[in-house]
Amino acid sequence: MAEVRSLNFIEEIVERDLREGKYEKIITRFPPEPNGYLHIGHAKSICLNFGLAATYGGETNLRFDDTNPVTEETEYVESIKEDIRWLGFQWHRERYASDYFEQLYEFAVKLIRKGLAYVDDSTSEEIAAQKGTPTTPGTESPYRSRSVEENLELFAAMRAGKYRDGEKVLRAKIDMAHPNMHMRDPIMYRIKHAHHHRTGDKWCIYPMYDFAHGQSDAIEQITHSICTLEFVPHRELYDWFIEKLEIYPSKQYEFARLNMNYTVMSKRKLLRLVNEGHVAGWDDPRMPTISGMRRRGYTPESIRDFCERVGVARRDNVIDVGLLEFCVREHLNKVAERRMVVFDPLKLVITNYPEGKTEMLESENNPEADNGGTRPVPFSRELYIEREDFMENPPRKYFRLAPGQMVRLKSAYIVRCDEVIKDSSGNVVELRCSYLPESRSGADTSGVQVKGTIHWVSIPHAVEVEVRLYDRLFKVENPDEGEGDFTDYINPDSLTIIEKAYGEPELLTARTSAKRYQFLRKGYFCLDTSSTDDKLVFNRTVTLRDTWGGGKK
RNA sequence: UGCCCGAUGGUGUAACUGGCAACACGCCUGAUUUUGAUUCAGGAAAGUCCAGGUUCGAGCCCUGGUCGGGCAACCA
Repeated sequence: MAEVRSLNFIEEIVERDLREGKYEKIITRFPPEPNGYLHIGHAKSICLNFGLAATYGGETNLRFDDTNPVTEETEYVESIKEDIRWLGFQWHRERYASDYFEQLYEFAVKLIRKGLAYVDDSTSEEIAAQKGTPTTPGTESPYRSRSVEENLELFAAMRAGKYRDGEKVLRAKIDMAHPNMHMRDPIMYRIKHAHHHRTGDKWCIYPMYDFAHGQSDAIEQITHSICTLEFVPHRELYDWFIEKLEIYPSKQYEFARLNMNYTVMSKRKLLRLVNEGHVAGWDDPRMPTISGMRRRGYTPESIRDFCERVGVARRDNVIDVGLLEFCVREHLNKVAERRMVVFDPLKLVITNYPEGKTEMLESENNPEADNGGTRPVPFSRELYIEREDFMENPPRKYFRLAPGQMVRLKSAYIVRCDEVIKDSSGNVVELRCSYLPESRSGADTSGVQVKGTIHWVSIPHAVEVEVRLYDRLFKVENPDEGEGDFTDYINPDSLTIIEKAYGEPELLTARTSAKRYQFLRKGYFCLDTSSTDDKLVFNRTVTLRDTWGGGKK
């Protein structure tokens, strides 16, 4: 009996609609505005919309909500498409709200003819004043009672470019005293003499979101139009337009957007991080953008898994970034090949090992994989180990190297630290050790048991690589709520670059294999896109789980 | 002072629609381990915002509160 995952509230609605024969198949849509890059919050929406269509045998359209030419660009369209594809989803139709401009215009004319829309000459300040406040009713515009003929003429003139930006708008005629602010004669069209990324200079009037989104849904016969909670008050207007226009009755459903601690999620703030140079770009590995996470080494599988785990509901939520990290680790643990890389080298010389000798040892690529295979790792008399894997005065349960103590060198031999060499100022510069020849990995007859195993790299065979370590972008859980600006809380240590780390020679194949790795005991890494043949750069996707208290009580 | 949402362990979701609160992350213990990883076993942690009501029985229904969030861009 397979475990049945309980349905989220939207799946329940869909199943009921299907069961009752309301629809033969469902059609959803993902409607980004091309004014920024997609982030992990969008991923949740993408997984929801595309996931619904996939599990219930429907279709999902990709529709760009491009009704504001001043903020939208083709660059964003391209990045959005790339991100969706990378996440593993395929849209049915690629559409743009701008594809429907002509039809939307006709819709507006229809409303004017029905006496349900009018051209208003009020300034934006006047309109704002007319709106009233949430607790006090609004007042009617002096232009509200223009005749249908006059409105028709004026609206046509607006389209024809007879007026300047802001001179006139087209408003729906509903109710200025409506308790729902969105129903107080909302603006349908505004004048913007701006170049549009798709329609060029064809139009100088552009529909507002409320007069474009639901209508586009209807045109595409979207059955379930899923959006986030902030659009709940818009639903009444969404339904009003559909009813008055007598078009396909798409239904809007709202869910709670994804929030995550230690980061910001609004496009406006992400744009500021980019523009003000706090990060290197939209795809900076510290960004919660899809492109940033991709560059950081996250896998599509892990992001989809994450979106599945966070669930879909209607209450505000803040997801612990730890859950995201768990999801990548779980996936990468199964697929990443293991490699040894020393970040902070300490020289270790094996005094009883022949000078000039090189031994090729075999090491498992991935103990979690059935056929992971092995790779050769060169071993010699002089090695680098991690400086933190040695302590002159170790705490009680320190399993690593210390004077007189033994450790296993991963996939190699057991060594004992015999002597500590220091420089004139007392810094440890070298460890003189002896190895147990009968303790070779896989052929250990020494009978010696050690608690610790550490990674290492043979000095003469080591390859130098750059390693970039990332920490959370913000120092506090919620950068939005503190005093001052959210940028005040940026973590100054969110990026640590180790220009010279020493890796085993097998790493040289990274350029052509483009694999993801687990650097033993260090975390999961992937090759950064800035790598060249001369210089390999690795990004740390996430550390390994660490439950060791570091020796402290 | 209006309208609209929401409220279940630290976090996020469940609870077959009224039948003695479950799963995951995190945390703690122990076992295994040539990664202090993984894996495995076990544990702590909410009595479901509050007060009434309906009912044999309420996290689910009703009423009234409380608390949190949203709504007054020619943004989406």
